[in-house]
Amino acid sequence: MNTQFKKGVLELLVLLIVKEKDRYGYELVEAVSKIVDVNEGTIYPILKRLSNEGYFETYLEESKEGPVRKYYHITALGMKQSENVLKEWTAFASSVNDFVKGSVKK
Amino acid sequence: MNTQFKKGVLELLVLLIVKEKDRYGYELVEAVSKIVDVNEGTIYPILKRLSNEGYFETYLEESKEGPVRKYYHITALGMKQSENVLKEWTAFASSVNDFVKGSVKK
DNA sequence: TCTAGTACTATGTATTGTCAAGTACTAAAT
DNA sequence: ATTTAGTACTTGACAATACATAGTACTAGA
Repeated sequence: MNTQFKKGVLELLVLLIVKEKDRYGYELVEAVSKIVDVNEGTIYPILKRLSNEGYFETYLEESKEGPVRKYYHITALGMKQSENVLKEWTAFASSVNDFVKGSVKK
Repeated sequence: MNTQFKKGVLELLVLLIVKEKDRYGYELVEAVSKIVDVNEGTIYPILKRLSNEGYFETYLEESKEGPVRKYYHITALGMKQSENVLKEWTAFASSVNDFVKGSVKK
């Protein structure tokens, strides 16, 4: 898969998935992987960045199946950000797709 | 506009526009700008890269309105590449959009 | 001759995804 | 008792690509 296409979009996907309900990192890797192929080492840095930027809050919880899980919870700022990025993506994708469709017909 | 979304997509747009007919750089900047906001200093490096990779051939032509123009012509390899990248983009965008639509409804 | 528009090039920077390796916990298999 | 597989997170070096800025140079009109 084209690596470049993912840039920025992974952030959007992570925001939307955490918005749904609180998630821990590993769970997110699996959830995002269902949509686009993605690497473990890609998701964790995004989570750290989005937390640093105030879009997520975190808390720890034990697990019976392995080590402690770090859960991510979206903040009000994160909700706003997810709406903005979603709008930008929708506008961008539809603009590109409109052109692409016209281009294919010719 | 979100810079990251453009990564990889600009290459696709440039390929499709040159596929239509031969173009020179400045013309491409304007054509791509109609689809997504883009910088001059972004398009020229893409043209150089795609030429180096054998997707474009170039030739020079004089102009009455300014300095010499460098025209880009798509090669057979470039045609193939444009088809591949287009397929990848279509698959990627529809996968993301399917998820996004489901996410918005909730 | 000065300015605006056209046309291309070069360079340094920032962002973000990938890869690889490492730590560490639990549970089941040997 | 030890090894292996699955879960869970972190870190650091690396690659790709878009942006900003600046510079060169040509033409035409004020």
